[in-house]
Amino acid sequence: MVFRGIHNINMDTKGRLAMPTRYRDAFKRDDNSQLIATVDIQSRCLLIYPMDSWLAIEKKLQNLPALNASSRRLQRLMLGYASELDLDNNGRILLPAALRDYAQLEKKLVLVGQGSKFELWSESLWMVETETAIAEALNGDLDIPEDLQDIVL
Amino acid sequence: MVFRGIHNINMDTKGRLAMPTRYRDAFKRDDNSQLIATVDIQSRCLLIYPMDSWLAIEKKLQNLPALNASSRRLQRLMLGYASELDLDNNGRILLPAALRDYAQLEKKLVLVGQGSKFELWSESLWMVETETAIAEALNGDLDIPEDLQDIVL
DNA sequence: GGTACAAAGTGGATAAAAGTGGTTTTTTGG
DNA sequence: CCAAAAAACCACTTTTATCCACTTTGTACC
Repeated sequence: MVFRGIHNINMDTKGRLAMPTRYRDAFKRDDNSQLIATVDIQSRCLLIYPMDSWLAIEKKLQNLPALNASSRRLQRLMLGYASELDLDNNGRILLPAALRDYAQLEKKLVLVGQGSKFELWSESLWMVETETAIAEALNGDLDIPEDLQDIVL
Repeated sequence: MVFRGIHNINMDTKGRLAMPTRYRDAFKRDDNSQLIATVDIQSRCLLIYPMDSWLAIEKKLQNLPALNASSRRLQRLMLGYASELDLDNNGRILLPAALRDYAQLEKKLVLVGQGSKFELWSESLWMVETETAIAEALNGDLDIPEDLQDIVL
């Protein structure tokens, strides 16, 4: 299943948020196809993976060298924050407080489909992020890596 | 069993702390599947292993070259501090004072799932650690291994 | 365009589980 | 054999998960 599109979602005071209905069937609790949320290390947002995609990433993380300081940090954050999420009867997930804090989530959130995963942003940070990206692109300040240049958009 | 997620835990005045309930069954006393806690030599935190994982590590430590000063130190610390932990009837473990001191643990702790083991931090040191890691990542100072970049992208 | 029906969103109540602190019993060491 | 410390036990408090009901939004048909 491919995730696309921008979804504006409200989180309630308990940290619950409703997943878009079109994806709910895919994330039923009993099928071992739950969701895993963790932190993005490059932005103040969360990443939400279906379990099977996550397991592949987790495996790679665990094989990083144990004595390398920045590997340890990467593991610590991505594995450390990784939390299993279950849908309740109304199709909502409950986000652990630690994850909410990391991404500075309040009521208004933006869930962004990214193919094999979702990104979850606080609405205000998301707006800053998009504004910055657009401005950079228009100025030509966005440096696109060599091997991406010949991609046809 | 894979350990994931951030767990905020309070330690009481006797040094007892409740393990997250979802893991308790795996650490019952009678099954020879208790826990071993020891010190992390790279950070001021503790490492908590299930017994079977620990035995493998212990073996590796014992096989380190006996004449090398830094492997002697590694052995001394990790083997020396290693303590068996039992769950009481309420699912709590009692941390030996020596370990508490090493990691500067006070009331508020953070237990961090790291796949095959846990890390246990004082809340204040944990916050410093995450802030540092995030800053590193945002600056691009954190070198992310090649094969992870593909997936994370 | 309006009404009715259906689907999704939202908030709260409650029963069960987990957290917490203290007291009693057992063990250990002098 | 006694005292101190540690472990086990017990009871109370707080939190969390699940369930339920209401509200709002969307849709289809008249």
